Amino acid sequence: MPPDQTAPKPLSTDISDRLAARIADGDLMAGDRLPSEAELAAQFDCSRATVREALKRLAAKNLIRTARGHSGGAFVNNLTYAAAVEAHVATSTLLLSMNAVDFQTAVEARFALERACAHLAVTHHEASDLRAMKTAINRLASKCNDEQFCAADVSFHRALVDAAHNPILSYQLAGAVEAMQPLMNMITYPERDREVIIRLYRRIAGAVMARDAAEVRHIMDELEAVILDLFQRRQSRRGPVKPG
Amino acid sequence: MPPDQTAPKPLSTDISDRLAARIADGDLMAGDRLPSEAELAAQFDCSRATVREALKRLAAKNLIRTARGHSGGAFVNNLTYAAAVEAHVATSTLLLSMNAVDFQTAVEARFALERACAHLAVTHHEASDLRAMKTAINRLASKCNDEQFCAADVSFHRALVDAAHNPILSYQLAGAVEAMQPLMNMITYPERDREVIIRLYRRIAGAVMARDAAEVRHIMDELEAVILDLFQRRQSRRGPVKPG
DNA sequence: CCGTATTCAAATGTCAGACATTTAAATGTC
DNA sequence: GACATTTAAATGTCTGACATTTGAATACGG
Repeated sequence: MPPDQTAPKPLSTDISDRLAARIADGDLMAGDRLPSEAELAAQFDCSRATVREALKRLAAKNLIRTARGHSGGAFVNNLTYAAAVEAHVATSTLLLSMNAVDFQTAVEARFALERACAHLAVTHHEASDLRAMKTAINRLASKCNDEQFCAADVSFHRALVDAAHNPILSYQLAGAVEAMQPLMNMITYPERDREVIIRLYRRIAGAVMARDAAEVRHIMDELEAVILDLFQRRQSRRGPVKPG
Repeated sequence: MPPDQTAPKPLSTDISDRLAARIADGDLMAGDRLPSEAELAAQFDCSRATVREALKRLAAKNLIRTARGHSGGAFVNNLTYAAAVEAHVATSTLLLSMNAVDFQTAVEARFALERACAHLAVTHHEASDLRAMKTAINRLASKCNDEQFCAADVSFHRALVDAAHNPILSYQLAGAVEAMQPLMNMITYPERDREVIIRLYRRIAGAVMARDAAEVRHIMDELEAVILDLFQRRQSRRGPVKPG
């Protein structure tokens, strides 16, 4: 005899869900001010503490911001791409670290996404994008440790993403690429391999400039193979991973 | 004379940030139980209410879950792909609706991502993936209203994404594709155009089965052109959008 | 009349203590 | 040993208060 299959969700959860729904529906628009905590407490017939817990949840999701003082209160946030990217990166990073993603899967996903981006970059890029790529390549070519190399690497890929000039794509991919940086940092880049990689990057930049989509795709296939090979050589050098 | 440039963040925010950092650092692992609210209040030298507000924030970000009762408490969540996708979809949907993304940009992003996916689907797909695609196509071909057509459309694309058999990619793309559904729902699909689309889908499924990556890419270019044309015809039929 | 200082009011942020509810373990009973 | 009861620990909620911040109204002096 199941007494009450409906899991009775806490009141604070219910309140935050309802407010979130009103925001999603456009009932509460960006910039609107929510009623004060005391008013909300009266509306929902609960205490201020309960309302506050609900509001903190909305704030955590970036749906509202709160201000103190005379004309303060809770205001519906205008969700920006920058804020969404930040949250996306944080979530993706945790997701990857908690689920023990194997390197091959990560590399595969990353390159798949970047190929998509490069496709658009070929047709949409501007001069500034090429400059950004070249700056990143120069940083890669300078003497630097592995971590700096990786950071410059991210810069290059970020430039490639931005060259697509599509904010939605940038939002999606920035999350993926940045979240994978810790994984990428696991690689060590011997001098000889760095040269190979840099040469491929130069060719990518050149192909983008020449607006040759097929060539870009082809180079990225090469690049992916190089990265995977690099990782596998590192693995075999260190021997199989021992559990525990 | 700026007295205190450092914006003093509320204590509850500080606490949630610190706990979130401990989770991200792996200091608190999935499944671990946080100290009870009373203990945390003692540790941070604050009241239980303040601790609770901090915990609600973490719960909103899906970092912890709470349970009542004797051996209840706050436990570090094992972040699953499914949960992350749900959050990602919600955020992306809001982001798109709040930032008035134009249709062309959305379509461009969507097809760019799907091309990336299709590339992997060609090499990674299994028989079950092809079956899922065909099921979706059959639903598309049956008599249905625009909304049902769109839903089936999403199913097809979801099947394509899953065929890549890369969880990271699925996570990223599911968010993008599902978030764009409201935009896609804006289109009306006349009978003649449906046939065109369905024919293209059949060809995609066929090319995936034949493991012909170039052909898949080519068909998707066609498909994108068709969708854009469809939208533009609809726009011109209704005339330019009037403000207000 | 204008500019400055003071006061005020409204709102969030925090605290303390209490009670309600849930849950599993400990205990008692047959 | 199986079942019912008690109990303890934890979250969920309420109440009322005070602290702090901030813009606006007000008072004052020139």
